[in-house]
Amino acid sequence: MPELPEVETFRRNLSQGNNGSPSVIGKVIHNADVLWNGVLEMPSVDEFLHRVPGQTVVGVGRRGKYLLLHLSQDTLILHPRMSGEVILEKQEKELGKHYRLILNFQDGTRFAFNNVRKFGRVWLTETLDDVLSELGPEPLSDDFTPEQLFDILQTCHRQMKYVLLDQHMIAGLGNIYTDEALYLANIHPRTKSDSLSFSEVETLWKSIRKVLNQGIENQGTSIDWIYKGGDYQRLLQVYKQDGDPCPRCGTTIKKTTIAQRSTHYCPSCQPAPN
DNA sequence: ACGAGCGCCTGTCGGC
DNA sequence: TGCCGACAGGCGCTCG
Repeated sequence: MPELPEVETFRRNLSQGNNGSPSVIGKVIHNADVLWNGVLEMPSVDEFLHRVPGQTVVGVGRRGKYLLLHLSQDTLILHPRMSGEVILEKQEKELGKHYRLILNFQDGTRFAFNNVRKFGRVWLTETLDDVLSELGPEPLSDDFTPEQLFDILQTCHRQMKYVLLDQHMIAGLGNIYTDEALYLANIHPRTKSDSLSFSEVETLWKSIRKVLNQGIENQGTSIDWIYKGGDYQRLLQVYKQDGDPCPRCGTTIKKTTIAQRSTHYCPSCQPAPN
């Protein structure tokens, strides 16, 4: 599930609270539970359980698809991968079947990491670089410019679908927003990255920011049972729209496989490279 | 350097 | 109705 807009939605809900649920900021951790040991990348479960009690949540951040729970001493870094979500609720609620890690706060609420498939991971560290140093630039930051994107695309000779999914190149795009951004920019997903002109890259830069911003405005995309609460699925132009007419030209949207991922595009608006 | 294949997991959906 | 395979928002690894 979660790509940048969904993780940003988690971040905002935790940070600002949402429909009745309060902000997590200021809460003091009473204790923690690791319900499936594989979820914790670092440190050891024992050390984790000893280190978090007493720490206060001082902020909630995001880097790419990683959610950052800033504590008074450490940062809890969480990657939801395909099916993870975070929940803030009262401790008297029954534990979810797929909860992998929880933080119990002194005020009777808890933070839960729910993860149906066990792909998601959690780190606790004082040094964010331990986990995040290899990530590419943050696509919505002011520092991210068309020039920078152009430079990144020039460093390799790979198909655009691969490049946009590669978190070392740009952090935060997943399968849905990659297809949508390439469609908006009229770029075929097999186009080689270093073959794009600067003006094509400029259009792509705008497209990436547009789909991510629209995704955030709509609280992400809900296309199946895993993630609910988003509305962006109503605005999807190509993702899962194969067989339907292209909103721009009426050509039938096609589906293929690139980078072992389902890939959707308009064969007419996004002409195949030579 | 690039990309295919696979493994990690659990649940849902469609076809038979 | 039930079984079985395909598929799913991600990513790291090996191999050619």
